Amino acid sequence: MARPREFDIDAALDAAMMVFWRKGYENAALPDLLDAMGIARGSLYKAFDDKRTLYLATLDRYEARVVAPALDSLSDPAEPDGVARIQRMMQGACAAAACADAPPGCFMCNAAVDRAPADPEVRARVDRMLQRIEDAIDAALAEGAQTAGWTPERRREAARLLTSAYVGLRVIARAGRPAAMLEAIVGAAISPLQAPGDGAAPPGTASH
Amino acid sequence: MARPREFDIDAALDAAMMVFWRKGYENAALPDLLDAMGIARGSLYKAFDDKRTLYLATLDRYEARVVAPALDSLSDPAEPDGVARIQRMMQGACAAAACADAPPGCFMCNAAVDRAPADPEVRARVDRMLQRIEDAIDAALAEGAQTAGWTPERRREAARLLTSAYVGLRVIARAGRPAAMLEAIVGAAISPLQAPGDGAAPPGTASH
DNA sequence: GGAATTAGGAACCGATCAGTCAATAACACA
DNA sequence: TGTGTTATTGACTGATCGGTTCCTAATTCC
Repeated sequence: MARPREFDIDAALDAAMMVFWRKGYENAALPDLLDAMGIARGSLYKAFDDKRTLYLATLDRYEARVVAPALDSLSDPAEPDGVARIQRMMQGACAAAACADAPPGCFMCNAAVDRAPADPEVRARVDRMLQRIEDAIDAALAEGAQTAGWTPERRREAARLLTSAYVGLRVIARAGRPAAMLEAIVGAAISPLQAPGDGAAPPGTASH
Repeated sequence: MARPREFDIDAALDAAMMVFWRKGYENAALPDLLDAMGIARGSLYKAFDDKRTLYLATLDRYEARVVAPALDSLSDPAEPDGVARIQRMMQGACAAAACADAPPGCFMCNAAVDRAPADPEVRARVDRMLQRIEDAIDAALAEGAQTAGWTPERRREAARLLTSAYVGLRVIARAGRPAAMLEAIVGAAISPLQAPGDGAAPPGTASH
């Protein structure tokens, strides 16, 4: 063997992920990445091949460190109602938008807009993550107090709508819209999945 | 007076919009823009001030030429059911995704991800467009066969969810997901707004 | 301890970036 | 027809881009 690597490759990947997440691919310059990662140019090209490969690695890390835990929480047995778990996940996105030091929006959604049209490997990763989200929401709906009896087709359709609303929520959050707007989206997305008659309408209102 | 402008400034703006829409702000290089616009570098800087100003102008043009007509169709009196008008607009987004020569996704959604976090003037334009969409959907819901009786609060909440689903739809479309996925999103977004008992479930299914 | 191997770092590379400028061309007006 | 004004053009600028190279430092294996 030979000289060991001095920096923590996972920590460097996390730092690079934050830069790409905040600034996008093209607007993240090498000096930005190097400053955040705390390493020099040569070390970056030794450890990762080039900027694009680093970007793909940060996308994988986002899937493993951000998306996967969120999906795990969608199957958390501590909360028996699957719809409540979906609600909790979407409220987490609202809370993340209010956290000033976290990058705004969702890295996967950014990648979908920014790089997926031009880079098939980015697209494959985005597709996979979207599919995982949809599948996890579908599974949670199967354990929802009011939705468990739905047909698989109806659940699948609802899961796709919820996935889309989730992506829209995070894009709208990145555009800086107020938290009340985001929470209203979550409320409107969740209430039709709760008590069939009353959940669809906000408290104290009638449907006609 | 003096020598008149040789190119059509609106046509040039349309061409620039297509480039920014397809490639994003940073990835749209001056030569790309100049080729598409059919003018030389100096002419661009005479007519518009710089790249950023041109970008803002293309965003304004997108609002006037793409968003505004879509919103007009949301109040089209030829279709009496407001929910059907919403459905038609969302299906238009699916159709746009299938059209190979149109840029993928929605320019405003791209701008929300790409430039809004870093440029307050972009953010202001995105916010304004999102608000206009939400307002137009709200107004259409007020004329929906099944939704007209809803309280204003419930309509507003539903309008926010539909706006979010619409943004998500266009981001997902940009990521290249199949048309069937997009149409399922539209179906799931619209059916709860139609006949209260049957529209929420796909045909031939029961809710329990 | 010497040889082999790999990490670290900074100077360096050609390419390309957004933006400028001076020369030229085309018009309006007198 | 001359004159003033503005559009057009393409060469040019300094800065910055992603990526390479080469030398030194640090470690393991023998």
